[in-house]
Amino acid sequence: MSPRTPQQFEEIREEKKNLIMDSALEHFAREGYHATTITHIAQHAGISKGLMYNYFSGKEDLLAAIIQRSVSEVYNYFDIDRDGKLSDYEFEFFVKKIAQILREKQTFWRLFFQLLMQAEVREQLLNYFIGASSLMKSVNDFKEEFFVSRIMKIITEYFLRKKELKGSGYDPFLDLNMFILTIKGFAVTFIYMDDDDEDYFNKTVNHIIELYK
Amino acid sequence: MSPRTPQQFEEIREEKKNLIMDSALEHFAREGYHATTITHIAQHAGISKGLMYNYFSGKEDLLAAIIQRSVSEVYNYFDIDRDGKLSDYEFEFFVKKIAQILREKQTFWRLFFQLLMQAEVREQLLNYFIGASSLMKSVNDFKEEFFVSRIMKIITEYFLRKKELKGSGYDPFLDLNMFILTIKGFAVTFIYMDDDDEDYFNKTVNHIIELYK
Amino acid sequence: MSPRTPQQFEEIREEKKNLIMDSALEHFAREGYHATTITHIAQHAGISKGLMYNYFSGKEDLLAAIIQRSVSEVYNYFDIDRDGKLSDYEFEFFVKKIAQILREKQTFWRLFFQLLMQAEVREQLLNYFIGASSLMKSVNDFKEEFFVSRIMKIITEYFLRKKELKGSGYDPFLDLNMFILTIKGFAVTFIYMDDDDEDYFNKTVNHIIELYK
Amino acid sequence: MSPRTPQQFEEIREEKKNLIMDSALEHFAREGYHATTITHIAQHAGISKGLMYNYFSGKEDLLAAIIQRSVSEVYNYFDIDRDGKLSDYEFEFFVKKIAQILREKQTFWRLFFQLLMQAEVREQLLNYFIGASSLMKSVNDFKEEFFVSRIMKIITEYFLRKKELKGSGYDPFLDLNMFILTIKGFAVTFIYMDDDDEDYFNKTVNHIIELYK
DNA sequence: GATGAATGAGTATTCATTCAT
DNA sequence: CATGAATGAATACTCATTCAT
Repeated sequence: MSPRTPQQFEEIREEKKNLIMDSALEHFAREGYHATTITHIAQHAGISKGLMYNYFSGKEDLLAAIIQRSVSEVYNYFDIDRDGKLSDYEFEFFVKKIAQILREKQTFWRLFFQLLMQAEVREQLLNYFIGASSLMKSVNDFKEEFFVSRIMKIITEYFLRKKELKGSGYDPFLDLNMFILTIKGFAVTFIYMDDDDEDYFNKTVNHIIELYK
Repeated sequence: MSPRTPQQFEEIREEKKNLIMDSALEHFAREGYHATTITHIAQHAGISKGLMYNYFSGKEDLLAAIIQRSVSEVYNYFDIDRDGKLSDYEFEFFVKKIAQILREKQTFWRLFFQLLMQAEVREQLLNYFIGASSLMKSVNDFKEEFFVSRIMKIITEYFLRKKELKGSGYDPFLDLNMFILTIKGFAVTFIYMDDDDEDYFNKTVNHIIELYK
Repeated sequence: MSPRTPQQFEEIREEKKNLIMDSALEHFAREGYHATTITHIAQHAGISKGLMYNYFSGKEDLLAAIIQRSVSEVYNYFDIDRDGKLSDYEFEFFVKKIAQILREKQTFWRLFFQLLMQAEVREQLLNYFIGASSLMKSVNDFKEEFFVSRIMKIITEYFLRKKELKGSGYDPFLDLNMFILTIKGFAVTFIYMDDDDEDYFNKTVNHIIELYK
Repeated sequence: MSPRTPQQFEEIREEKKNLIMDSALEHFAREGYHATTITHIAQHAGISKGLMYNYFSGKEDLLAAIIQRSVSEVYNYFDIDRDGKLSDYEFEFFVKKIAQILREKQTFWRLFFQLLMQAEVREQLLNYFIGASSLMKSVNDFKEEFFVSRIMKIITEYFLRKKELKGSGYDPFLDLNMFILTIKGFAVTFIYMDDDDEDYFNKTVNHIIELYK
């Protein structure tokens, strides 16, 4: 009889938001952003369309929220702020981390790849995030930040150090690019693999590590 | 002004169809199939909406026609029905062929990847083709046919033969999968690269050949 | 902390109701009845949407309550039920009264004019009041009652008496209508004047009195 | 069988646009801008909702188009670019012109007054016009231009010249303001009068002319 | 009393497709 | 062949109102 406390309301909100985002992510990843209807998202989440607009200002906002949520999760994953250098052991750990995150958030990565491949959506999102916040939150910023600056610096350094061992015939930048290309191929292969063949997955990961460590 | 022969009419029709398909492909690849409107396609092609329906029965049919056109082109490209065996030299030729086709039809491959990544569209197309024709013409069929049967057989045999040379420590299937994965990574990398850095492109192709020949 | 008496409860209720009505009036007058949302009214009043429904049965009821409140105030203002005749002095007093009430309740009059100008709302209100009460409380009734019967009788008589002084060339009904028309023009002018120029206001009032006394 | 010429299309467009605007004006004036639904406008015009969007980009655009159309008509009405001075005869003509235009475009003026009285809509329109064009096209610009500069200059001069005749006891600015106030009262009175009493209307116009000539 | 999550009927808007000319 | 006006079904979104707590 007594009214809900602000905390209770907050909990309900958080829970429902995640419920809606989960439903939306699934649809976005499967049917694509444009082909997905709010009605389907709401039905699948078991709520009314109206409620969705109570939590998100629209379809675009919903997409943005999904990305942000995952971006946070990814950041938490790669929280390796040690000395900024990768030993062989750490390189192995790093590749396995990537593999793990691709596998655990498979649905999200399906969506993310799709978005990266659509110039239109990319721009929409960019506008959205630039308008809404100065933090690095957009797909593009994320891409930049994630692949280019933080991680890339560490990786680049790792390959440069290999040169000292391998000698003058070794081109560290070619090897680096091949490594990235391989990771992309790995991602595309396993993100869209419906049946989870763990053995095959691990075998491939280990082989990549062998090739580039 | 002598009246046109039926053949001339046919040629004009083919030209117009290609014009429309080119316009549509550009939009589909850039904005995605669902986000692209018939109006935009027609405007960009410089014709009326009505005329589009004179050539294609609808948006879906237009998409199907684009894919078929490219499928034919791909088939023509890989018309290597010799002895079914790949020498080292032929392997090199084969990889270069793939690279070349990815580059020349970049826009189409952008669309194709997008479609592959959307379960929904995949199914729609499948239904369409199954309903409309008994030939193997769908994206899926194409995928099957292209990667699995014809080409894959040749490639598989190529890697199996390598085993004879490399000895028992060599796992031909792992190597094969790594090769395919690398090709995928290569495709994803260069299909979505906006500026055409020919040097970098060729360097990468040659390196892949080195790795797997 | 002695428990509140029923009367105290009643006072609190009245206060809250007035708070809500004030908030609503401001929004209605500024954005229009239809463009104003319950959410905004509640937020502006610092209460929850739910509570609003504790005090008013709905948006329409809220509007009606606002009008009734002001109607009462207007009635109290013009409580001149003496002999029913207007001396020159009383006429002056009467015009000044009108001016004063227009100025003091500017926001309400903005809303009122808006409503008068929308046939739709007018009818809605009419239905509401007729359905809810047998008293003459609606905008229309108020209009009727205020301008036509009570006050109008007195004013009409005032202008008719002027004929006795002015002679046969004088058309009392034309003069009466011109007076009303002038009052309307005065109202429209000052209700929608954002800056309150008291001097100009008074000068105009006095001039109107001069013209029609 | 032969296709329509561009001229024919243009004619159809122009006709339909006016049809839709007429229907919309009627509803806007009667029910108010916000309370009017696109569905009603379309139904009343006997067309589909979709078609409305073929001609106007939205509800707001439709409103803007209606205003612009009327603004043009008003400008054509008051095309008195003579010496910029008003003789007594011309003053009479001028007032009659105003009366005529109020009467002929009664529905539009109902809408226009409504808009002027809603700060919210006023701002929306302002933004719309400022964004769309640098010409003086907005309600506000129109108001400014119409009442303040062009016409007002001529009128002001007219009243200033009267001072020379009437002597030092005469306050031309007070008289001017009273004239404007009277015109407003006249407008409000007759715009919202449902039955067209021509006699009463003319009598009032003539009386106003008498008072201020 | 008080809250705000939840609903659903209603509204603006979009767009593939049809069809008269 | 060719046009674009016209349609209508579908879609995103809004908001007054209800109700469990």
